Amino acid sequence: MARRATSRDVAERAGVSRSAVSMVLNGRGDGNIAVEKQAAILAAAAELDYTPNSVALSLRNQRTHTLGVVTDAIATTAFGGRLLEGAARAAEQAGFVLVVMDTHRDAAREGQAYRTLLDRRVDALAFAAMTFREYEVPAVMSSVPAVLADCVDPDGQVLGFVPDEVDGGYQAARAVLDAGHRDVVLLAGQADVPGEQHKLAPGQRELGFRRALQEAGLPVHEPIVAGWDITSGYRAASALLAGTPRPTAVVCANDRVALGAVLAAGALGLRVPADLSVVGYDDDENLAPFMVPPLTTVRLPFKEMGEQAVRHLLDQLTGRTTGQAPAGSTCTGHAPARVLLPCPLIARGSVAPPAR
Amino acid sequence: MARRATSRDVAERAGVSRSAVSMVLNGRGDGNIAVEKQAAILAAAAELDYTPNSVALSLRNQRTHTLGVVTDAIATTAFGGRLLEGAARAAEQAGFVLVVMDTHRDAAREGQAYRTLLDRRVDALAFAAMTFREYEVPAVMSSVPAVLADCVDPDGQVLGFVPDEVDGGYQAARAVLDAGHRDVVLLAGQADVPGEQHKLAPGQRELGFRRALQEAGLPVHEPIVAGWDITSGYRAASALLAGTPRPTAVVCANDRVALGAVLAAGALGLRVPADLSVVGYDDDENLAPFMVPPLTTVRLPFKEMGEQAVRHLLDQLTGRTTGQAPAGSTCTGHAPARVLLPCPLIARGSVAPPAR
DNA sequence: CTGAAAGCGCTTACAG
DNA sequence: CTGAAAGCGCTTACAG
Repeated sequence: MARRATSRDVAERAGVSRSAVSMVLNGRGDGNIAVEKQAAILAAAAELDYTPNSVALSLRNQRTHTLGVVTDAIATTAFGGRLLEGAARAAEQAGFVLVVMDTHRDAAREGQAYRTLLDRRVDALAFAAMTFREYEVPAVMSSVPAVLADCVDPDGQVLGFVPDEVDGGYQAARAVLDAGHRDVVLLAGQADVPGEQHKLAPGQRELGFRRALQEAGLPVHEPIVAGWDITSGYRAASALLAGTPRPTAVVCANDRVALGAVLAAGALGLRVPADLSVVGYDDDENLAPFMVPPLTTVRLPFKEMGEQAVRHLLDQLTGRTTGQAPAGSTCTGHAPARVLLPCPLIARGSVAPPAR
Repeated sequence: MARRATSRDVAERAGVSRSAVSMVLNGRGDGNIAVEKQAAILAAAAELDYTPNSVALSLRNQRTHTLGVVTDAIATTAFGGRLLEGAARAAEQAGFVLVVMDTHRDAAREGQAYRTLLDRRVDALAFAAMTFREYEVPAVMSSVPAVLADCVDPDGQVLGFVPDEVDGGYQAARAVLDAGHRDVVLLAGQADVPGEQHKLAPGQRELGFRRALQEAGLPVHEPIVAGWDITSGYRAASALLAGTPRPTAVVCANDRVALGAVLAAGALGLRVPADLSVVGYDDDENLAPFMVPPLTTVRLPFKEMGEQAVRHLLDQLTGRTTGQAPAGSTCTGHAPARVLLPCPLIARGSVAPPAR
């Protein structure tokens, strides 16, 4: 618990002023400080294991090199972890650090979180949603540069980095269409779950799904609203597969629903993918690669959302606010400002050509 | 992006000195400052929406009210999220904030993480492991109060809050024993996975498992080392259930292995729990409650590890380092210092009395 | 080329 | 009862 060395310690040891220490250690020594003094300063700093106190630096420079991110329960899910991981990595590369505060979907805690972060003088603010939705940006957020991840500002004031869910739905459908299926059903998740925000994903995915079928000149079966968990998938698929005519492929709301469908197929003596092709959504790292057979699914760009949101913030902070637009298809204007990030298909073993 | 008010602004508006503002806002006004001045200060502070600058406070008080936590990939898993959630909540209640840095199991980044955190003058440090194991505490960690979560210091210098895995294994076995099973097999996970640290859990769980069977006067079948994922569980269970005599219950390494076992049972025409009882481990919130049937499992105390580790740090910081030991069964001495946290059984539908 | 001074926003002794 | 001063650890003009 020894006291850390300060610039004064270094100055004394090197026999110079603190100003000189500061100059040299910040690379502005040449032309200002005699070479032998520079050497002495560097040596003293090394011996003392000196490193500037970030707190003092923050006060002096009015910059904390800290990004505040508030989330609704995102820090407690594996997907949220991916987003945070991308964000943290991008921040780290620029010498920034993240302080994330989870509100557990509690509006009261949200205001508190922004307050705490602003009191600590974070340089910028991000809000990351657990599930793709609209987010009413609180006024307090705009007191510093701000950005959204996995949600959009309906007023279009704050830029949001979000998944291209229409494309995701399209990709999922194409996976089975390309394998030759002509009879495919969408096992969708509901947009509104009690106690949760209205989800934007289901509608958009269905749009993409329909588009793919239409392009292929196929009739579109009315989607079945199954749900979001294993049991829901099991129930919906059981009913669907017991009927006739039976589809040869199902595209599911997420990997858990897909697992339910696989379970239901098994219970009915159907083999996946021989008798039934199944496509998931999410690419759940603990589930999809380890299912039997491994699940073909669509990956959500969580890491990318985190990365790009942070990069956007960093750009604003370093003054590059004007200039090139972020990667992905931006769409500003009066409508919600957003950057769409691709949802790639991850092909594995649960899709095969139909038997007939 | 307006400039935030400072104590000087408040002082000017209230017509007093900054010292007075500080006193009053810190509750030390009575007896020091005239009541009418106190009122003026409070009013001015409210009008200006004044809140002290945390950075200045940190520099002045030599306290950042920030806890640094470094993790190995824990921030990117749902379980890690639970630990962090518990930690964040405990910190928040005391007016502290967490800065977590994930090393992705990269030793080089670990040193860098501690360095960054210490430069930022965190008041204390925690290390949280992704999976229960030993952790060689780096010297740099002891420059401030430190604690471990989900891992133990082999030198016993730094206290670790860890799951009572022996008890967990015991609980899992008791779940089926109490239902009347006498022929139960342990589908264990391997302690050593290539590229990962040696896991402490498997050995301890097996110990608990054996103890329960012995207490019940039952012979202990040699555990089968299945693995940690769905596929592993599926394979091991398929082989096991195809043989004779067939066990009436399996206790699994985790919920994913349990799912694999359920899948394997289904493929063989066996019903769970009628023909086979299955117990998982982890209480994976996306899996266990939604399996068909819902899975009986053992919960790991992630949230508790996070909570108690932070409380321990907070106690040290507020000087309550002497006095009462933390909750749970402490065991210090020369051996690794640790606090064991209980792993409760979560009874659901996958266990029933054996058919015969 | 180099050091003394001022100031970032606070709080705590210390005079008055 | 109240205000001026010092100082936390830095850096940036500014004199010399």
